[in-house]
Amino acid sequence: MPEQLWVGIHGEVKIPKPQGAATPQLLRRVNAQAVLAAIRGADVATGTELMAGTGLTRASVIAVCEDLIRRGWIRELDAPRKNTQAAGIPQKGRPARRFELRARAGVVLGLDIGAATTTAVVADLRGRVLGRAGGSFWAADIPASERISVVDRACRQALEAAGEDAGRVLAVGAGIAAPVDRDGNVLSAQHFWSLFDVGLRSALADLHGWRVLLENDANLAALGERWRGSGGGVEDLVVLLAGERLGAGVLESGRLLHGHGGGAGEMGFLDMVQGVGSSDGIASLARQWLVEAGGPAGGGEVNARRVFEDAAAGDATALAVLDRLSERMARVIAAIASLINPELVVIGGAVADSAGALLPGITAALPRFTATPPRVAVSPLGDAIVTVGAVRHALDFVEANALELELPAPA
Amino acid sequence: MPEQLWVGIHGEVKIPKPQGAATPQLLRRVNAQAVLAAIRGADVATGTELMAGTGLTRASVIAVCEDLIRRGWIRELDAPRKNTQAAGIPQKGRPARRFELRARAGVVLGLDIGAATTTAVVADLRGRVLGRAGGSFWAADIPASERISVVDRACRQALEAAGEDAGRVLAVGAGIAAPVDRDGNVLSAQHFWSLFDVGLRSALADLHGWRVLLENDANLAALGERWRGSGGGVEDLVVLLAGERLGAGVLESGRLLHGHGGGAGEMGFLDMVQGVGSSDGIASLARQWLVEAGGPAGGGEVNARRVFEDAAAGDATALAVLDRLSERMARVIAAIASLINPELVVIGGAVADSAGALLPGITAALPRFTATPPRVAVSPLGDAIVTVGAVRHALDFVEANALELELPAPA
DNA sequence: ACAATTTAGATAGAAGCTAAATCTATTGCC
DNA sequence: GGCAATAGATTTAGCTTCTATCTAAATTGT
Repeated sequence: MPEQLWVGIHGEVKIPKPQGAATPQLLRRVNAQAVLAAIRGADVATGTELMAGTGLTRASVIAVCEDLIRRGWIRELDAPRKNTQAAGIPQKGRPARRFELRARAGVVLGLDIGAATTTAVVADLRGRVLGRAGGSFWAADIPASERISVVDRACRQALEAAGEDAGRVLAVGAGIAAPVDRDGNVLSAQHFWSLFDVGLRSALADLHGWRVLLENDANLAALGERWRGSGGGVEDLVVLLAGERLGAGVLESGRLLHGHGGGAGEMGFLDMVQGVGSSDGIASLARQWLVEAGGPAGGGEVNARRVFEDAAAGDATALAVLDRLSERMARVIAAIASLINPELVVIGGAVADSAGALLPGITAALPRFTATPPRVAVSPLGDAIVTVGAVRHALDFVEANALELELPAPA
Repeated sequence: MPEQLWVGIHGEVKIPKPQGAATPQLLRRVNAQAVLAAIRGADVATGTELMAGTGLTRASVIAVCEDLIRRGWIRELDAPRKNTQAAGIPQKGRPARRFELRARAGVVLGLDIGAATTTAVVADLRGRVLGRAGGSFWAADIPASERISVVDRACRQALEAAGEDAGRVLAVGAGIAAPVDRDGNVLSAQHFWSLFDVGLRSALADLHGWRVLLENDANLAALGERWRGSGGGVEDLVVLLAGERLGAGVLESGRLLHGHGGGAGEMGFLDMVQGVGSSDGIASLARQWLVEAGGPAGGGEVNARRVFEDAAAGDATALAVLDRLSERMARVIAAIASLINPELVVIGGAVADSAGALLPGITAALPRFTATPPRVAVSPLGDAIVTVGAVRHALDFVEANALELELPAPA
């Protein structure tokens, strides 16, 4: 194997591009990835189960497993238990070797870097959250360096909460609310995020030796939703981050859509859609319309949560706002559904918990606007949707590069 | 090799699905495909050129070539010419073996099945058109069986014009103006095309033993445009069929978008877009608006070509219609560009020849409607764009399955 | 004419995968 | 306890690929 092509995590991990053709080395790469993913999926996996999960023959599965054991990614459970009466299933035949992911062999970081706040999550190789921390930016226009230090602080605190060391981080997935292309680069000069691209990546790489994978926040939300949300098994999925500003993440045939400059899923065209007119999100619109309607019943602060609570209590003003919201979201979803034709559209973000109240209205209105109405659901992930996706994104990278990444010493 | 999995073209060709993992047999498949594509790309290819084109080593390239020669797909040119002064380039070193596609080893059919007419094209393995024929349907609502016989007749006539036999057809690509999913099935029950799906496929399969690959016409146009149009080298491409009714074919990262039921690229949402309001195409709108403006200068028939001719001659009424068309198409393109973010949008179909006059207006108007304006071009393929794509689609299938397809005897 | 240079093909050894045959460790039954 | 049945593991032969090395056939220069 050409070792010189592969340098450790502290440098760049280069993936040789198959120019339309394939090599045996690549076989081992993708097969190791497939086996690792199959083991991750189950608590404990036997050789036969892995054969079913990967399509490989037993010989290959075992060879890959031996390799992964040697490298520290998985472990073999000893003493294939005899009397399996205890396990419930009466087991005939020779007992299977059982393999298990060494979930704590390393950790990944998942970041949700918003305009106002940043959330950092530490997760193990199975994606279980070990620690979490957040940080806010004092103002909208603070310099990039300060922004980066806020992010860095959140990462350190999350690691501390998890009791993990920075050296055990295998990869960092980071979501930002800007177009990011397929290679993880921020192109648009119009967003202040462009400063962030090189800055954040090199800062975290320099400080800790981390590999940082940038991605659009809505795209990560789509990954998260398919993994741990209502999108299980759905390969044509759109996630609509619908809080303050709308953004869409699109999975088509299981792959994220990026477009030429990473701008796929941008909602600018909503300015031109009748009955919509802007890419404002649910929370923003709820506040606007509540004020238009004369403020909340009985006075008090104007916020989106209040609108949904009042509506649940039967307040007519709030109910009218919900109707408007349902209709508007139906138009938005219909426009996307017409052009992309997903099987499922998931509404996610901070408003997801409340947005369930909109579902009946949206579902009822959809057929008026599109001939191919998708299923519509609300994300169960709440405002963790982006960090969950960021963790998945980082884990995908780690699993794809398991044979090249060197595992750190146990904590 | 598991021969029982592969039956000839007269049956179903089953492609084993890699469940996330890869096998050596698949390697040979994709490598043969890559080599074949590289040979097709050049007139004559040397081993070294194929190495560059595929990323394979010489040993593998040669092995694949020997295989392809044995199966009849390519031939080796004899006597690597010595004194290459004649060839222009003074050639040092050992002369290369030269391989050439046996372009006439078989043919493919490309069909454009429209609402009113059908066009059939016979092409060789390099995609050169050998024969062409068309047929019209007398009415819009004739029964499916009659429709199929019109298609069949066009195929036979095209073959006759090409001097080819039905037995030498390796695959048939067919474009229809309805959603077609990834597997080539027509799902929508609302379209009269749904009858066509099974009907056409089994009819042509029964009559001639052909393998029929259905695909949406705009999607085929996108394939055609990348192959032989202005989309060379562009991997994020949208083709807008803009004649009577708008339809979009989308290539993202080089792959066709289908969506859950094949509905990706449907333009129904345009009903909701301000300044657009329908998915009417350029020809249709030109006629409508010319009538609105009081008919053509000096009377005569109302048709789209006339509008463009009058505008070229300086007619104010026609110029006003062109301005309206430019603005409208700019809005359509902007909406798509926002959500999909292609590098290039190509206007194609029967109106493509004339639509060049709209380009300056569209390009100028685009930035008003989207933050990410794509390049806009007009297809050089005219109304052959769908058949060109259909040929490419069929050839893609043939090249991907070269090792399993049995070549017919030479004509 | 002859050697050096250049370019390309041919061969050998190692690594990965599959498929088929064989080996091994259990359970279940007599 | 012994033996069949069963399920998993291991071995062997055959492909396909890569890398590294060697050989072949042309041009160029003296």
